[in-house]
Amino acid sequence: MSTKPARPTIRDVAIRAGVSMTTVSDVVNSKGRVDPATRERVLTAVSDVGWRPRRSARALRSGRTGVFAMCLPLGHVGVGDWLTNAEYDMALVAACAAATVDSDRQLLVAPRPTDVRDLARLDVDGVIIADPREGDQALTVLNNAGVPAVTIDRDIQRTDGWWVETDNTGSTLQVLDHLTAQGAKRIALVTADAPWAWFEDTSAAYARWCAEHDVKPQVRLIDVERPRATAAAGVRSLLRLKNPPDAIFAIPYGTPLGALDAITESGLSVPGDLLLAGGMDGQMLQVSSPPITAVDLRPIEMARAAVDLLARRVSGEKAVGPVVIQTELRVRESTSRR
Amino acid sequence: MSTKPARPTIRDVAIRAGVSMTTVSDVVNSKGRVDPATRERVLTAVSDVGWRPRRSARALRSGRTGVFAMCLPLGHVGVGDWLTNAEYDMALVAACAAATVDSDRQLLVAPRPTDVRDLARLDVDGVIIADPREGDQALTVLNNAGVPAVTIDRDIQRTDGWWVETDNTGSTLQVLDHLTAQGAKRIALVTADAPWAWFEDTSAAYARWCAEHDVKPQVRLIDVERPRATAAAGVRSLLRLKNPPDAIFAIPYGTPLGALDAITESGLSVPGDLLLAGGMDGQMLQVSSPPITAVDLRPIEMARAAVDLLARRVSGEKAVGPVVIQTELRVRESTSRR
DNA sequence: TTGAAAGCGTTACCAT
DNA sequence: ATGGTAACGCTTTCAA
Repeated sequence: MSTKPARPTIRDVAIRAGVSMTTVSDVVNSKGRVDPATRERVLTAVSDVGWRPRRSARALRSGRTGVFAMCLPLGHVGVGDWLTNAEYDMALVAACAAATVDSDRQLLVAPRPTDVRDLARLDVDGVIIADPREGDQALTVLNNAGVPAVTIDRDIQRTDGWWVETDNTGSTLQVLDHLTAQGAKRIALVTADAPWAWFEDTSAAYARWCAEHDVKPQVRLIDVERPRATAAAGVRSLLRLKNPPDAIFAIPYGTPLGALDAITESGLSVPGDLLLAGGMDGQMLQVSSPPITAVDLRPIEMARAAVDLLARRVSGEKAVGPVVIQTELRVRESTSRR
Repeated sequence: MSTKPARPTIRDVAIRAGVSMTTVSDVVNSKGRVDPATRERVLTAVSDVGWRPRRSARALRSGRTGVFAMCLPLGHVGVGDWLTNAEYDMALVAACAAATVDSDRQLLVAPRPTDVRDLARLDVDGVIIADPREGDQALTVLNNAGVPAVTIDRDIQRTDGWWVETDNTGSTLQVLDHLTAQGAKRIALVTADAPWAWFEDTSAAYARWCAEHDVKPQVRLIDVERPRATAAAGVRSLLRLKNPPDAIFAIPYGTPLGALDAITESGLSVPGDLLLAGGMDGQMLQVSSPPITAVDLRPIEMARAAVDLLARRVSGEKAVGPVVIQTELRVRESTSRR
């Protein structure tokens, strides 16, 4: 009279197939020790009763949750201006999700754990921290708790080797060489003075390149809260120089548009009078007039590499140093002279 | 000699505090039956031994995983053109994550389950499907398996009431009234002929409004694979009419830019000769020249409402019909006549 | 106010 | 090739 609408367990499957729970377990875990015929019967029983594994039971038994967490940079909830772009972050999330699923895991999206209380809510095998800030507190918390973590982009205070990063130096040199090849003699840099590896590496590479090419470095720093407006201001001041630049490399997202604003209002044109390149590609640079050459930071490759690296760290491997992803320069009209 | 580096359990806490496991459990779950002094001792022991709950053990015992999954529309991995925008999706994800954490749950990001095999990997209390397609297969799969689900946006084949949606009709009327108030007499609609509630509701509201205001409807349909280019083509054909429109409402993301392309190349100006409004706000519309008036679809509110609704469905409440979120019109230069 | 013990679904180990 | 059973960490029930 009283039915049993409870979710089926391997016990139900075992009874249905006339085998033991062990055998069912072996079948669904592809342990090779079962007779093909038995295997067939079990599989049929599985779909007959509609059994799905209970991840929590597996996790309890095996000590592995099969879950990675991803902690995104900031809120994204009510951002006004843009230093980074949502396409990049969305690509990170989507690619991480895809990669974790490929390795039969699941991806949790969570706020950064700032103390032990947060950690309590985060019972996972490992954590991916995107865009860590200098000496990121989340990392400290995780390390103290013994939770394996990797970061996407380098925390400039860290040296443990557990991160993936883009080849910022290489991409900077590539841009500078490209601009030079298109005829630029005096390339200025628009960037931010903030403790992220992206900015530090870029600035360092620029300085070195200038020294090696006997070019006078011209740098303008923006306010990360208002990239477009402050970039425009910086470029305006550059254009007022006796010897103004003939090319601009603007790193933070949003700054190439600010540079374009300043150039246009000076009555100059891109790429006619100045060349312009951006440090981070995105829709806005593709649809501007003219479309702006920019560095593709390859979020998808970064994400896949991060999942892969975390899987290795979780399984106890030793660190072999950071994974470096090569960027790709998307050349567009803003740097194309004919 | 042999240490025990294993992760502490409530047993360790209990021993340390000199109480039973039951008492520890009661303390950490805020069941009110423990003596304050005992409680204090237990809490101290918890932080002394560095105990964190094992979600899987709790889940196994209680039958609730405490996890919601979110399934995003598509790949986001290598999209070329844009019918929707990453900012919107990113806001959905971030807000869902925040809301699930607020209710002491966790948010999984996963691909849509297309069959039972996918479901096996998705052992969660409930699922949020963003942007369902007509008769979304994922919903069928979930329903068959008895997994509670809600959608963000309405699946036009569904009537169960378990979804949140924007007030598409209201927002359309608001835009049309706004354009009229700014002097428009002949408003054309650029939209897509695709089975999403967003398009269907908008078209219906437009048709009804035209009928009621004795205006001849002018609609151009775009190809969802190439919104910008096909919108431009559509608007070009509108401008060639004997009696061309003096305002355009372009719904899918990307189409307002296409409209602007066509208008500009005809030597006309916005908002001088034509008014232009977009159906979905985003960065590209904010930075275009001129900035384009658009509907803020309020992804953050949608996400929070979805989490809330799913929590209710999971806890066995009856459906009370969809949750409707009011949109907000972001008025900008493209529709501002002085 | 507190404790002992059963049991959640699964897998690992040891038998057969 | 297959089965029995203990154990994973926790909450719940029942008893004290």
